[in-house]
Amino acid sequence: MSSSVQRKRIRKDPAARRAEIVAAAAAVALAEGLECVTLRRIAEELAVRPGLISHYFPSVEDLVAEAFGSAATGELDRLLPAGRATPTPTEQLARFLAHTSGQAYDAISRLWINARHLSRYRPVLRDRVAEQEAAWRDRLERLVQDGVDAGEFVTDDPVAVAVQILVVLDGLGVHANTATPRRPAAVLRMPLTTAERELGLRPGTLDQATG
Amino acid sequence: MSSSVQRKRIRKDPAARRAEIVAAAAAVALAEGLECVTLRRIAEELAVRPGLISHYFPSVEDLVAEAFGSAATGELDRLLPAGRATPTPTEQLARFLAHTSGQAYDAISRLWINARHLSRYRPVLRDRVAEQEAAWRDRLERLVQDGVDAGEFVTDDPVAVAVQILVVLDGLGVHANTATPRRPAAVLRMPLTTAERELGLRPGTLDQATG
DNA sequence: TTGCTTATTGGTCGCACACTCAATAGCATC
DNA sequence: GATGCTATTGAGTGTGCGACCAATAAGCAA
Repeated sequence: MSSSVQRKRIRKDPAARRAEIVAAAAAVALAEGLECVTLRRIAEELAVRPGLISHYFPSVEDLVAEAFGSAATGELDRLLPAGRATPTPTEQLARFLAHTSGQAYDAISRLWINARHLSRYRPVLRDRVAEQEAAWRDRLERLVQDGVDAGEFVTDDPVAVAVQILVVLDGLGVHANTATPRRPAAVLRMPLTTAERELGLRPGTLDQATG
Repeated sequence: MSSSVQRKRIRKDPAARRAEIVAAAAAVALAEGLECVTLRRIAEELAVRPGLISHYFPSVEDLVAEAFGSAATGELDRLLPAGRATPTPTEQLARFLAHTSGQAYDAISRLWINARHLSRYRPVLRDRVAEQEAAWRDRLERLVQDGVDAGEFVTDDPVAVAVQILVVLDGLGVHANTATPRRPAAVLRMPLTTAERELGLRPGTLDQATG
């Protein structure tokens, strides 16, 4: 009758427990925001006591940074798989740009806004954000370089192209938390337009029917 | 000798006091962030008791929204004065774009990131952000329209141009809280490039020597 | 000067947070 | 089955927050 007063302790391997904590924190960060990554919240998620989270992360700031890093890495791998995938660079880029539009991407946009703002007050997170920015840029740059090597893209500065595309995506993503008024088609197409222009592609090349 | 134990009450006109509170809150929001706009912090700023702030703003969320609105309006008026100023639209645009680069603009970028993130949790602020976005867009659109009327710019969709410029500025501004690696020149010039391209201006037209 | 309105104070309450640490109990090892 | 290591708990500390409200005094009007 009484609610589980006596909690059964489950003793786990430290490495596994730590991974479990980070995974839970990443999920909370993605769904509810980095400020919801608190000792109590994550402990509740895993049905353990807050003190245990403190045991693995003496400073909660480290956990927050870890949560962001884990979530961002996961999303990057989903959007731009690292290993040279089967499709051509053009197809990969089209797929990436298709995925970075629409509501499905809002959660990731929210996470980035969240992290970039919180970086103002949390040095550890700030470093992690810089690390992830580099990772995203490098991944996209690599794709551009692959396309150039394959003769599909034309540019003499893959880094500049990658950064320009990311700047446009960031600019469009900042509204993820606010009701955005209907935007002109030219604005919605900015990522595609930018990529096609900077890579010497015929307009429309990057549109794709299949998600 | 004893620290001012007995505080002299200064009774002010409600409208004036309210304005004073909003001004202090806007200053704190700009300098330290919207989460530092607390009853205690603003009260300390004005050398009054927290209860007084509550008296004027029964819900602190309203004060936060007001602080953002006040700060954002102030910055907009500084960057893009409303009344048709003396200089030509081209000069005004060049001046605006010059001011929206460099560290001087970082504080404003920080404020926008802050507000957009906090909007996730604060409905009142969210509405205020939408309002300010519209104000900035309209102000820039008006400038574009003036340029078209004056025969300096060429476009058939001033709104789309204005939004595209703002998207690029937002995209560049998101790094205001993080140490940004040196960016390629092409990236730094994105606002200028975008404006010149969309307005049918010769490349370089919007560069300006004088700040 | 007296009185009145109300701006302002001072104190309190409850909540959520991070962090600390001695006590406890799971579980592998012997 | 007994033992020892340590993962895990439970309880407590201190801070800062928004919100609430009765008491007070500033300054205007009579």
